[in-house]
Parts: sequence; C-alpha cells; structure tokens
Amino acid sequence: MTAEERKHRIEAYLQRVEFASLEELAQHVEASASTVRRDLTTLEAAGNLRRTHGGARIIAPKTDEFAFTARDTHQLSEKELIGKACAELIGGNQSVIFDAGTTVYHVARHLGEKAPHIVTNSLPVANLFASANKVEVILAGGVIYPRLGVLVGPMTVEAFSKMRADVAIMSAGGITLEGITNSHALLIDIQRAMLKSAQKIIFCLDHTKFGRQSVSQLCGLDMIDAIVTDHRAPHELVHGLRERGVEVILAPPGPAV
Amino acid sequence: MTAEERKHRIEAYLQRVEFASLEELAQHVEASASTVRRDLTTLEAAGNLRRTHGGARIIAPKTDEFAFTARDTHQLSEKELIGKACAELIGGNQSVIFDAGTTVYHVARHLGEKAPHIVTNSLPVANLFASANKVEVILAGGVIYPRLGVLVGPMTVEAFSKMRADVAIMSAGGITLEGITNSHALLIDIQRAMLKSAQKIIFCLDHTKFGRQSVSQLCGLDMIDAIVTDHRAPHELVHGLRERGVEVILAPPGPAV
DNA sequence: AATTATCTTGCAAAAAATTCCAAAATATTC
DNA sequence: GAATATTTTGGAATTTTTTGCAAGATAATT
Repeated sequence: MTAEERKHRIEAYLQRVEFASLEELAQHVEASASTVRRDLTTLEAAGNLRRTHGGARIIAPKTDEFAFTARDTHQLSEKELIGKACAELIGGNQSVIFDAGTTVYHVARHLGEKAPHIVTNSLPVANLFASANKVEVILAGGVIYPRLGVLVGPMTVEAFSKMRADVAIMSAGGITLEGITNSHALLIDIQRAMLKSAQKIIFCLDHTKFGRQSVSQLCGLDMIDAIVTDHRAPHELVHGLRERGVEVILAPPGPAV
Repeated sequence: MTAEERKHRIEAYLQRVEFASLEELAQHVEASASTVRRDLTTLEAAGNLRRTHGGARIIAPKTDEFAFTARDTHQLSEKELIGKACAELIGGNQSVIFDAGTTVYHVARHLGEKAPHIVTNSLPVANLFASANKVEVILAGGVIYPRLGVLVGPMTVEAFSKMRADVAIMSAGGITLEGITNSHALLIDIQRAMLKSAQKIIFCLDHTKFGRQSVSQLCGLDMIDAIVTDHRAPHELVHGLRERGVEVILAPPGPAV
C-alpha cells in the first residue's frame, strides 16, 4: 500500500467513525503507530482532521444534503428518471436557469441541445454544456463553494437578479403543503433570485424530500408551476399538492434496477 | 503500443481507480517501472495527475463534474519553468487575479495555497483551486467560451472592474518595445479591467511571444511591473525592456529538456 | 508529585525515486 | 533501401524518502 493510499484510508475511516484511537487506526491501515502518527501530522496540516491525545478526530462534518456527488449511486436511478421526465417538459428554444443540485444535474444531462441558452451557478452543469457548441452557457459569477462546485455569494445573487429566463429548474431540501424549504442559507438568496427571474418554475425533488422540512423557507406553493418526482412519492402529499393547483409529474419507474 | 497511447491508458486507468501503485500501473500498461515513472513525470507536468511515493493519484477525481483542464502541451517545459519562477514572486497572503491562458495556468499550479484569495475567469484555474479548501476562489461570471474554458462578455468585464487585488498574473499574444498585444478581441476588454483592478501587474510570456505583435493593443510598457519569461527570450529585447524600467525575470533552464 | 500513557526525536533498515548508461526502436539522411 | 542520428526503453548504481523501533520528553490522571 502506498503512503498516499494509507492516508486516504485513514481519512475515510475517520469520516465514518468520527473519532478513532491511534491503535485502532494503525490496525485498520496495517502500519506501525509511528507511521500513523506521522500521517496524522501531515493530514492535520492539510486541515482535514484534528489530532488529539490518543487518536484523531475528523474536522469536516459531511453535510449530506449539500453534497454534490454525481457518482453517488444513492437514489441514482430515481434521479435519472426524474431528470428524463423533467427534460421532456422543456420545449425547444427556451432559455433555462439551472439550480445547483444532483437532481437538477441529471435534468441537464437529458436536455441535450434543446435549449439554446443556459444560465447556471453550478460548475458541473456548466461543464456539461461547455463542450456542446450549440448551447450558450452563462455562468453566474461568485465564490466557489469547493466541494460542490457551486458559485455562491452576493455576486451570484446579483447576476441572477439581472437575468430573465423562460424556465427555472430547481432543487430543494424538502417539501410540505406549507411550501419549499432548503438547508443552506447561502443558497436561499440565490434561489429566490432565480425564482424571480424565470417565468415558469419547475422543482425536481425525489421522493425522500416529500414531507421533509429544512431550516429555511424558500417559497410557498403558489410560486411553483410544476414538481417532478419519482413514483415512490407519498400519495397523500401528491394529492394535496395537486389540490392546491400544483402540477405534479410522477416519473415512471425504470425498466429494472 | 505507442508512448502516447500508453500515457493515455495510464490516465484513463487512474481516472477509474483514483490512485494506483507504480507496480499496478506498470502491469496494466505492460511496461517497465522506469518507463511508467517517466510517463508519470510528464503527465504530472501536464497537470492531470499528481505523483506520490509508490504511485500516482488523479488530480480531479470529480472529472465528470468539472473537467476543465488545460490541454495545450505546446512549449510545456518552458511554461512549467515560467510558472514556477512566477509563483515565487507572489508573496503569501496576497489576493491574485489570474488571466486565462496556459502559461498563467501553470503559475496557478505552482502557487499551491500561498494566496488565500484568487479571482479568475479561467475555468481550468478555478478548477485547480476548487478542491483546495484553504483558498477562496472567486469566479467572474460570463458566457463560456468553449474552446478555451474562459468566461467572456460584459458580465465578466463588470465583475473585474468591481474587484481589487494585489497582483494580476497576465498572459498575452505578443510583446515588443511598443507594448503588449493580444489576439482575442473578446479578451482585451476583460484584460484591461484586470489591469485596472490590480496593484502589481506581472506578465507571463514564453520566449515565442517576444517580438511578436497581435492585432489588438492591450497596454503600454509603463503599466507593467514585471515580465516572467524563459531563458530563450531574445537578449536585445530583454535589454530594451529593462532599459525602459520593466523588470524582466528569466526562468532558469530546467535540469534537462 | 508519582504514575501511566502518549508523543517527539534520532537512527538504521527498507522502499522508492533519480540518475546514468547501454540496447532497442524510431526517425532522418543520403 | 542502407546507414546514421535521434529518441525511447529497461535496467543498475546512487541518492532520497519513508518506515519502524527505541529512548527521551511531554502531557494527562490519580
């Protein structure tokens, strides 16, 4: 095992258990205590963990809701299906705003070159279209939020408030009959600006978001034109949303998973 | 199997597994350890992976997310050396504007985490720092110019005209005693805004740019604080520039080319 | 303050990287 | 197409880095 790999495993292990003794780590990576100590010193310098007497503790708590992992297989097929269904809603020749988020990313993947104008603050989405010469991609400016490749901050808000688009494809942390919520304050302002700039608002939310509430209120149901979700979304809530005038599209189950 | 193909396979393999031992790579491409080592050295110089003791690791494992990488390998070693020399000019704790361009990209690579604030309109540069948590990267907004991975347009100009930074690392198409010129009209306005926003202006130009003139005038010599180039730059022009008060830094020749 | 556990430092062995050199492969010249 | 120059490759010698161990230093606990 290379040194690099060993350090990586130490980090990954700590990610799981939060805290581990030196003994424990040494055993896990099959190296001597001295080596692990040295590794911990460099890893601490890199800023990912904190050494303590007798072990080490991870510093960065993983914010699961805010983590972009396109390779993440968690709920992958559902997101795929939602992406496909949502992309079909978008007519040709429309300008589209893309929010940041994994589900939205999958919509972008299925969109192809249908929409000639794309506006986004998501680097993964921008990257997707960057090589396609037929699509003009406008990337909002801002500060890069490292792990996700999302642009945030006042610059981003300002950029969107100056835009106009036909459709906005949005994601969020949770939905109830009271409206849409999201977890991250940094994103809320940007999303509000997006909502104001677009004529039609479509939210893409997999079934796990239904009935959930995050800390910050994003908007009420009246702002939303349509919600795209998968077939496992709870029936009552879907019904309730429809009664309140929100179009809910259920992506059909995939052929096989 | 050609050398080119072999390198490509190494890269593709690392793309899959994230990191691999030398042994593993040698076996996979059916070459000796020495050859693989050499390949890794050049691949590292190209910036797509990082060598480690015992193996190599891909730099951007999230390649499918934001895969903006510099592809140009023209005059690579010179640019490497210029990048290194220029990075040494930048003190810690300074905010730095990075222009788009391959040479400037290499400066960014050598900068590490010295500068806590980075401003750029280059997607490859932004991508470089995106994973480093200690650096705040501000990406100017704009329209993506696909081939170069650069953001252009009025949004970009406006973003830079509102910024302030200690240093600007610039590139250009040509330099003579009459000043700096560049070929892309789209970039000129952006570069002018960069020049206005930064206290200190450093141009990175390999020797092929010396004595050349492009279509559009960017600025006169009086705006420039320093030029970093390689040792093959023509002596007379270097002399002339120095007489006009421009500091010219010649990157020392590499160990072997 | 004494005891125990944990950490740092110095050192030798081991692993890996670099450098150097000759053979093989490739390109160039005549 | 043969002869020569250039580049590339694989291996050996040398240098550098890493690792594990032991001894002394430091911190936590009672």
